[in-house]
Amino acid sequence: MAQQRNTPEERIRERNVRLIIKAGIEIFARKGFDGTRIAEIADASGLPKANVYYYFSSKEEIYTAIIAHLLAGWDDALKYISADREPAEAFRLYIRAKLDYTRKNLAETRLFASEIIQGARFLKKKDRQHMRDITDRHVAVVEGWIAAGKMLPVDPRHLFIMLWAATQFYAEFEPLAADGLKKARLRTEDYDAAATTIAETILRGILPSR
Amino acid sequence: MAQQRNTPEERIRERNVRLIIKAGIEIFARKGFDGTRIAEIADASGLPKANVYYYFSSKEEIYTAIIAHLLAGWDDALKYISADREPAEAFRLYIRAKLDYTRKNLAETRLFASEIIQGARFLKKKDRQHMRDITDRHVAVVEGWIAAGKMLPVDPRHLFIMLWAATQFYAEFEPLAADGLKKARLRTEDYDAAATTIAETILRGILPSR
DNA sequence: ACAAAAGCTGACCAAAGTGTCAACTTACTG
DNA sequence: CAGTAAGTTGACACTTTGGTCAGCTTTTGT
Repeated sequence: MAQQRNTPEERIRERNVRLIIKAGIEIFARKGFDGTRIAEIADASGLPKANVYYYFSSKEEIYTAIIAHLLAGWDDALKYISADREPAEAFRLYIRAKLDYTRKNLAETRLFASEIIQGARFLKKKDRQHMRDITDRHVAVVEGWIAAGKMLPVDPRHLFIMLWAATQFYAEFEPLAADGLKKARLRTEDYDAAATTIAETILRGILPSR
Repeated sequence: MAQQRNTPEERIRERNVRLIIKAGIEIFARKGFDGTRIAEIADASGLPKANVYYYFSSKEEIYTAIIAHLLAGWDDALKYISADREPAEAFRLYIRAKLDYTRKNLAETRLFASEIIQGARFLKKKDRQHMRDITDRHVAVVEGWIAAGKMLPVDPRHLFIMLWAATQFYAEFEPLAADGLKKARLRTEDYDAAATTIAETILRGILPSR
């Protein structure tokens, strides 16, 4: 019986919770918190509504579980801004990683945007503080680069907002972005072109001209 | 009785429709289409629900009326990219005007964002085409500037998306932007600083170095 | 002054929503 | 393999929602 240790009941629970969260991400992203009906999540996850309530006791509980799940995967894409890199490389990597993340996690990205637009009602204080801390650390690195003459004196906070905005836009506002590019849908190569244009433009804008 | 000519019935209708639309903008922006309850719009506009239905026959009709109203005010802020200007001036004006518009029309801006994130379900084909046409015209101007050596060869479509993203972000994601700037709320001077950072960074990124 | 048009609204429905529950089946454990 | 814990679910209770309507009041043109 040795490695039966894989908690079989946990497996069922795990699988169903995953199904519910996956369906929830899609639907919350498209409809927002108030617009989402639990029955719709149940249908999309292939479970009866009552079964959804067996795992989650309310709509809010599903939603906050999703937000937590989403923030967990966030940090990874943002680790490139560190003082031991050269600015050009750091920003290039950051921009690519961020665009890559949003492209591969469309629904999560939109859900997060939706939550913010709707007033960040369910984003925990702790989570906001965590994001602020990361920003502060990045800002400090950029200030170091500026002091070292490796970067022009650009306001680091507005710079990061600009990067955040530019890299999120394609996923969040895909219909608009596609229209702007005269395409029916965005493809990987569009994200690549975006990364190139953003990186090259911004880098020329923040690096000392040689 | 002379100048009673100001169509008195029109006045009542006008006023109430305006109240409903104003309340609708706020609530649709915060809750999205599916999340908005007509009773809430009625309360916010100080009218009984049945009175709202006297002017609009459905939720969708209110919503699309708002979208139309919003797009009408859109074009104005985007008129600065024209071939008879120098790129630097044109982009500076464009960025300022766009930020200004979003700051002064927070709810509209968020409502539009909400509509796009939710899949642009109620944005009419005609309206999307109109926006595409404007973009095409701007792209042509930029291509002219590039051909004339007044700008570096930057992909104009991605450039406009970058500008769009950067200038919308502060209004749409105010809580995030405020956190990023370490402020409780955004003020006019933050929008000014944003305009400066965006304009100066982007301009260095797209103008030939002299 | 007065009829017609416009505006107003409480009360009402059918449909859809959230959340509950008791009874059933399946899975695991000793 | 019996007993218990976990999982499943149709049916139900209660609330909210979009939308209607008949009859009321106000405004307006003449």
